Amino acid sequence: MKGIRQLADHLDISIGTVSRALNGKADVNPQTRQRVLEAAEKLGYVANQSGRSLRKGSTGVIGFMMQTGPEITGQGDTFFMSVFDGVQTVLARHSLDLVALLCSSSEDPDAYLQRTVARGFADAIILSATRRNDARFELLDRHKIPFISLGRSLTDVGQPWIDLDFEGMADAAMERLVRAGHREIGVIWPDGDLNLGYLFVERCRSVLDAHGILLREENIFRAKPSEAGGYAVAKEIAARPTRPSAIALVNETLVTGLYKGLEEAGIRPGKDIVIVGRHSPHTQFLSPTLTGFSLSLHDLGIALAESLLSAMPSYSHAYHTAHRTVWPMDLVEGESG
Amino acid sequence: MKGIRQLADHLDISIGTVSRALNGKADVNPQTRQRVLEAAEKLGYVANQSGRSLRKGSTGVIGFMMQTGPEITGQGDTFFMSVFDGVQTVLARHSLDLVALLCSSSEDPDAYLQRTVARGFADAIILSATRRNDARFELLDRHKIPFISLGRSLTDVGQPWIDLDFEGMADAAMERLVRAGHREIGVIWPDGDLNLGYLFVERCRSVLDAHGILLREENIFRAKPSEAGGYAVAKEIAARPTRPSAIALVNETLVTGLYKGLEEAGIRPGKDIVIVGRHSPHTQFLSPTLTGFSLSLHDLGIALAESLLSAMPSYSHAYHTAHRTVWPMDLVEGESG
DNA sequence: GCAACGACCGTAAACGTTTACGGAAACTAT
DNA sequence: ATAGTTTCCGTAAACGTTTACGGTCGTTGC
Repeated sequence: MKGIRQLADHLDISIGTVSRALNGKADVNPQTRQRVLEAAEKLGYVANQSGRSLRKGSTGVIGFMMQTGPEITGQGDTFFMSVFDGVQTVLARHSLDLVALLCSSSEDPDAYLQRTVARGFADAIILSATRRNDARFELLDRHKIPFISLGRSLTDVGQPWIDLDFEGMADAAMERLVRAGHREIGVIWPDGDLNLGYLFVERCRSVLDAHGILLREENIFRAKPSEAGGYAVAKEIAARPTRPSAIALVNETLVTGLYKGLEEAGIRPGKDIVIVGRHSPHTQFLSPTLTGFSLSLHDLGIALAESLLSAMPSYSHAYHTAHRTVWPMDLVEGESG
Repeated sequence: MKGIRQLADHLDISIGTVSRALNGKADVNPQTRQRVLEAAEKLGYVANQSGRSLRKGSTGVIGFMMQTGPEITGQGDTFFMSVFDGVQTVLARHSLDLVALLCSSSEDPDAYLQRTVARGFADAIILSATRRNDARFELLDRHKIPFISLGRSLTDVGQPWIDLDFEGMADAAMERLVRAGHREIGVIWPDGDLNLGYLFVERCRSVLDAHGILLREENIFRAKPSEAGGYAVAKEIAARPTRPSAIALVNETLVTGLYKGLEEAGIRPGKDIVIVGRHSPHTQFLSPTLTGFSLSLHDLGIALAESLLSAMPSYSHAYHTAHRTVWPMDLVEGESG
């Protein structure tokens, strides 16, 4: 089946009527519509994407931008896959499709985004891995492309965002550690310019301040947001003459390497050093079990999609969700702290 | 910048010339071309995707189909992200873009693929998570869409594929275990209809057969390809009156849960039970370290892309790669076996 | 019996590109 | 100077849709 032309010829009606029938327009005989629908189904006709979006000016595609490469943005495992699934449950209601826009590690993210939005590839965009200052926000704003970011940034063009509650996480983690008697506390700051690192570390610092505790510079460990990064931190800690009695971190991927490195140095997590982190499918099967924060990624995806739709003129009527949401997380106690 | 029309008006040339200049056609004055290129750059003009692909009949987009949801096909996110990155290094040479086609867990994969190819979304497709019998192969063949699959299937329409050497993995693992004196050997068969499970388990069986060892039915453990799946297997093993002395598995995500479940039961991996698996960024930081097979995902991605291109008429001249490749893996020794 | 109306459908323009074609200069060879 | 050739560029058709517009026919109301 090539196009609507063939389908129309086959049915001996005009392409206009066929199109109206398929798109659920009013001005078409129910019986005719039925015939068209059946024939389309039987012949496997689906409207050509290019023709359709050229005429309509919209594509029906939502893009989720992410960077590829061995070191992703500090999320591990099935983080994105779960979020996607949540997003899709909402988009499906409007026959919108989700695709992942994959920016290669060798390409500049800003340039990549520029290119894809100028091409008119997607009607709206979901951004992740937001940086401290993120030019992508301004770019999308300039192009008037609806978008939402999973993550805040200092750059603010008034777009909606949803971000994990890293500050609440810092609050809860620090309070907990202080209450348990810790005074020498370390935090891991994920490398790169991701905004969440600033949010987390700054808040940790101020909470500790309020307790009259100093977050010492040498207790702020910079690390690649990966297993290897966690391992490197562990080695660094082990090499110290004196070390923090507790450590807090925000990237779930770090934990595995951190555990390993500490154990190799004879420092037992949960016993010789307390660890508070983020949960993932992986972390709940580590030994000792992790004390960390968890959330429903599926629900997060749903919220992302709903907020995005409410920023899109054609769909906003159906949604009036919060413009910006700080997504709460639950502290799940484990053996590590 | 709206379209080529505006750009042409701005330069006071015809749109035909502008298009030719942008697309590197021969019939255009170098000086004119220069002007066009500069103006396009300055005004941020990029050809509209829909118009372009409507006219050309091709989109310049390669789709990588994958299923979303918390339980993906036994690979973690980082698996695909690394492969993507390899694919992109090749595609970039031809200004082809890679996008991930995300099939929701609530949608039938065959129907999803049918829909997206009929729309003409991508010029070619990379398939993953190949099933024992996979209708998607026939569908793409029927539509004459070039594609390659990461994984074999009983369904064969002559398309290229690349698959990890699960049989070689079975050979090496079984030989190693037998040589170490194991006679009661268990294997984990990932749930679902993925073809790799059949390949691996059948080969394990026949290798053991050749040594006069029986792969007992109760030693074939079915498990969801996830951490939780591994944990469940561990519990099952622990509940046995007699248990295998070694266990081999193919999904890297299983290991974490397996370790945890065994340890909870007082069965020490590498000491009380030998484990051979697959490496991932995670597994090298487990304790005890895993004995398992590893490969370069980036290179795998490169090979995938090259084989795919050689199946695409417009690019095949530049590539003559092997039609089908069984991708070798290296056994990296660890403490678990 | 006539006007008015509604239900349904066909026609054609438009979306933004690319490219085959032809034509106008400028140049070369005789 | 003329014919032939090359270089460059403009024109217009085509890709597959959607949709505004108008037309035909049958029905209704008087």
